[in-house]
This record gives sequence, C-alpha cells and structure tokens, in this order.
Amino acid sequence: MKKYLHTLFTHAIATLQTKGDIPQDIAVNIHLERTRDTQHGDFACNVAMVLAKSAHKRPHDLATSIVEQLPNEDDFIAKIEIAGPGFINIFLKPNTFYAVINEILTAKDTYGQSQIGAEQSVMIEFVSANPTGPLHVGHGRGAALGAVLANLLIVAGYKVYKEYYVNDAGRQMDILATSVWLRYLELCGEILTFPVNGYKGDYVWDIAASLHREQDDALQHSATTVFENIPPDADEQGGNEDIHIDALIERCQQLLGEKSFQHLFQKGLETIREDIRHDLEQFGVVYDEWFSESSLSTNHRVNKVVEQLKAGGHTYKQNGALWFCSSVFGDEKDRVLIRENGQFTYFASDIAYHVNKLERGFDHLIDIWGADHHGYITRVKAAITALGAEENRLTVLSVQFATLYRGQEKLQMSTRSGEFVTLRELREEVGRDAARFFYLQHKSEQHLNFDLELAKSRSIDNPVYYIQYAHARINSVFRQLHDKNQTWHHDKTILTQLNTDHEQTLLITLSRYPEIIEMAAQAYEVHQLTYYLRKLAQDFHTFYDVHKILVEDNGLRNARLSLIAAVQQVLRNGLTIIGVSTPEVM
RNA sequence: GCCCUGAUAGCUCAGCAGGAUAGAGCAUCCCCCUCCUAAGGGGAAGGCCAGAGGUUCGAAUCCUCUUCAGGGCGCCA
Repeated sequence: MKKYLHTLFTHAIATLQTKGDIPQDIAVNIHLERTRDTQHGDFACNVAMVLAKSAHKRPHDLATSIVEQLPNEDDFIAKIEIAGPGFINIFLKPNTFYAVINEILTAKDTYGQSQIGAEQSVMIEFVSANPTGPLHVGHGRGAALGAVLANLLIVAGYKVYKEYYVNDAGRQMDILATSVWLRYLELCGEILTFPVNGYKGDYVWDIAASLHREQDDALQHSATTVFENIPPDADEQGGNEDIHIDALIERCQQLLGEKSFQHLFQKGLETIREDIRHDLEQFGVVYDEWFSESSLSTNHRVNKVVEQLKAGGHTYKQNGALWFCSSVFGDEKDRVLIRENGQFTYFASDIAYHVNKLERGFDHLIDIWGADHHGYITRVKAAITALGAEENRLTVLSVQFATLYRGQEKLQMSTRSGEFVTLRELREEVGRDAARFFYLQHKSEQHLNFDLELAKSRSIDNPVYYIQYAHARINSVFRQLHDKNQTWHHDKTILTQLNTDHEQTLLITLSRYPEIIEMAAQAYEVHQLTYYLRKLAQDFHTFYDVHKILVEDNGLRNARLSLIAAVQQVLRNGLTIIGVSTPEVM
C-alpha cells in the first residue's frame, strides 16, 4: 500500500516538475508515514512542506497543486485532505484493509517476505568468544542478535551465511592449556599455588579430570620441578602475574614437549569449543561455519596480507616492529602488525580474516562485536580500505554488554576468575524463549541493565508470554469451534462485517507487518520486530476482551475467525524470526 | 587528556532520514470473570525529553557547548 502511494506521489511531483511548479534540479525525497491519529487519515505526507522552500511557494499552496495531480478517489483511496501547515493526509477505503486478511491467509508463512535484499549475500559473524571458557550472559546478547538478524535478513530477501571466528591461537589459549595442566598435576597429587592469571573456572577441573582419566600420571612432573626458578606471581613480593604465567607456559611446553603440549592444547580447545557449540545450539543458534584463526597462519594468509600492505606502501618499520599507517585512513594512530619479537599481532590476523571473508565473495559483511571492541572498528576498516576494498562492505554492529544485577548487587564478570553467570544457567532458569526475547527487546547499542533475581523469579512477567498467550488464545478459540462441531469458512466477501474500531485497528496493525520487516532489516534493528509483536498481541487482547468470536451469526463468526487466523499467522511468522516458540496451549 | 556510546514517567525502555497532543511495560491507585484461557481487558496518576544556546514554519529528533554515566585509548586477545 505504502509503495502504491509512493508511486502516485512520485508521478504527481514529476508532473509538477515538468510544468515548472517545482524546480527540476532538486532531489525529491518522498516520505510517507503512518499517522498516529486517525483524524489525520491513514497515511500522511509532508513533501509539500519539505519542498516549499526550494519551490519558493507556500507549503499549503504547494500541497494543493500536488493533490490536484493525485487521483481524488480510486480503488484504495477514499479521500485526500490538506491539513495543518501542509500535511497531505490520505484516507483509505475500508476495503483496502480487509484485503490484508486475504493476503495473509494466502501467503501464510511467506507473508511479510520482501525482496529488498535482492538475493545479495551477507555474512554475519557473531559471538566469536575466545574458546577459553563457557559463554556467559554477556555473549547471549550477541548470539541472539546475530541469529535473529540472520533470520530477518533471509525474510527480507538476502542470502545469509553465519560464521563463528574461533580464536584458537595466541597467548590466551596457551594460558588455558597451562591452567589445565596445573589442575591435572593437582589431581595427580601435587601441591601447588595456582597462578593469579590462570583460568580458575570449574570447567578447567573437568578438562583436567578427563585428561587424568585418559593419561593417568603420564604427564606428571613434580611441583618443585614445575615451579623451579619461576618468577614470583602478583600476590608474592615483587611479583608480576604476566611474567609469572608466561614463564609457566614456557616451562609447561619444555617439560611436556611439543607433541604432548599440543595434545593438551587441542583437548582444551576442542572441549570448550564443542561446549560452546552445544550451548549455542540449545539456545537455537546454529552456524554455517566455525572458522579457525590458526588456519589463517597455517595457510600463510596473515603473511600474505602483511606483504600486500607492505607492497602498497602502507607500512613502515620502527623500533624493530612493523607498523601499519592506519592513521592515514582515519584511525587515531598507527598500529603494529609484526611485533619486535617477530610475531604477528592479533590485529594482523584479523585483517587477514576480513580479507578472507571478502575474497569468499560476500556482498556484505556484518560483524557483531561487544562494546569493548569498539576502538577496533576504524583500524579494521582502515586496513580493508588500504587493501582496496570498499569500506562500506563491512558493517560493525556494537552490542553493549548487559550489566547484571543480583538484587542491588552489581555483578562483576570475569572469565578468568570463573565468577560469572553462564548463558546455560540463564537459559535453564529463565527459559530459552524468555531469554531470547529479553535480549532482543531493546536496541543493541543501548546499555542494558537487568536484575537476575527479577528475570528468574518473575519470569512470568516477561512480555514474551504476553505475545505467546495471544497465539495460544487463538488456538483455543479454534479448539472451541471444533468442540462445538462448527467450521470456519474464509469468505472475503463478508469481511466488511469487521467494522468496529478494534477490528479496524487490528487490520491496520496487520498491514504494517511487511513495512516493519523491511525497516528492521534495513536498519539491522531487531527490536523493531519485538515491539511490533507486542503491539499486535495487545491489539488482539483488547479486541478479544470486547468482542466474542464464536457468535451465532455465521457471517460475523466467519469474518472474525478469518481475522484472528490472520493475527495468529503474523504472530507465528514474527515469533519464528526471533526464534521464540509458538505454544498452542499455555 | 583524547575518542566512542548514552541521558526520555518512580524503574526498564520505545520514539530520533525534523512533523500535528511525547508512547509502552513494570510499580502505584480504581474498575471488569453467570461470557471463546484474568498469563487478559478498561481507566487514573505519573514528563521543563539532563542543562544552555543555535538552525527551522516546526526540534525529544539536527549542530555547538556544559554536566553526569558506561566503555575504549598496549608490540593483550
């Protein structure tokens, strides 16, 4: 409908431009919007006021000329009015709204699908948490957003590929491997002081225990040997946690040898990665690919990208390190690619990763990052620009971390200390539907506070139930219908009986669904859909409370059944996108 | 210090390619089950849209400054 009106306006303005009433050389951006007040019709257009200045006319006069170029009345339009300073208000015929029921009942699951994506391919990379421990509630938000954005974009006509970038290289993983080994030694009976910087979560014990079952005491070394001449830890006098742990990593590698260390390393990595994968699956999040960071260096891709940057003249050497002139591309300062010790930085492999994604031919890349990686955006964009790719092929969405409260107490989360609420705990206590909906309720850049006590103990108050309840209620009506041995015939000629305000409101809300999908997809804003579904459920509950559906009158009953069937279909389509179940009974 | 985010009802948040009277949900206070699920509905109350300037016919929305809050500013990942 909106599209139809848009065409009419475009024509009208073009005609006025050829007539010379509006200058030819100005860009015309026609913006139609739903009115808030039914007194203003169904759609309003402010184009007359916007163009008034450049056309050197009074808004009201211009509006009059535009309206003259529009059909006064047609199959859809009942009347057009000029109001206020120059709004053009369009009143639609009731039939226009009844048509939406047919449309929904015919299209079923495909109602709301759009072609704005035009089959373009999009790769969404999200979560990508280091495999050094289980996912916590902070990761849940990115997981929910990524998975649902993917669904939304598919509905909007994009081809979507979902990927998890596994940081399976680097010091953090070495620390994990070493932590596992130390726990293993404790299981072998060694008495030692666990490093401040080691991973202390229970899952480390689990991996160590599994290692112990598998290897028995084969990897055991005495604590005295292990800690001999190791620099002091942070909690000792003159100690430093980083120097301490690095020395321990090196000792671990020495004592175990390359092969055993790798075995230990892989065991830790795989256990945790599979745990993450399983956890996400339970949360309804599935990936097309788990991309390994280390595969980049194995295939010399990092090296290649750095060479390309060098060849392009974007690098220089300073203090023994190789720098990338990212400041030339808008970054606040230059960044190191190869450290003085000859190792690539994380940044270097991240460039290689993004180049690799681009090479795989995706039209568009979306990265969903936590707010703590915000400063990273400019430098990655700088790098891909330097390598000749268009900067806007990459979109980075920042997700603010949720600040957790337990009652009044603010929780500090740290993977290393092992003190955090896991995504699994949240899911088990709050439930998958509620947890997902909770994450998606708000704009992702918005800080999110939530009290775990509240979310867990009063989960019944979660708005997701309100929406699901609408779905279940509709099911219930159809069950009653069946129990009464009555049947439902959808007949589009009787829909005119849906003439109350409540029914009209519902029809309007239903017809907005495709617009919401397009808007949400274009803005990458999933929360628009959750707000919409809430509004639809609300309109339904209001209607349901006032009007009986299973009335004696056959025509009215059938019309109302068609209406609620359409409502249920849209609820189902929307809930499916956000990955929330559609219960038949509650 | 510099750079991002944000600041809207008591609380949690929508609204922000400028539009007509700023909206929801919780919480508070009234009212509604002889009737398809009350996990529901109706109503009341609640606001100087952080503050100050500016642009405009018109600003919660755009620009500048100030204040406050969160985050980022490593040859960490």
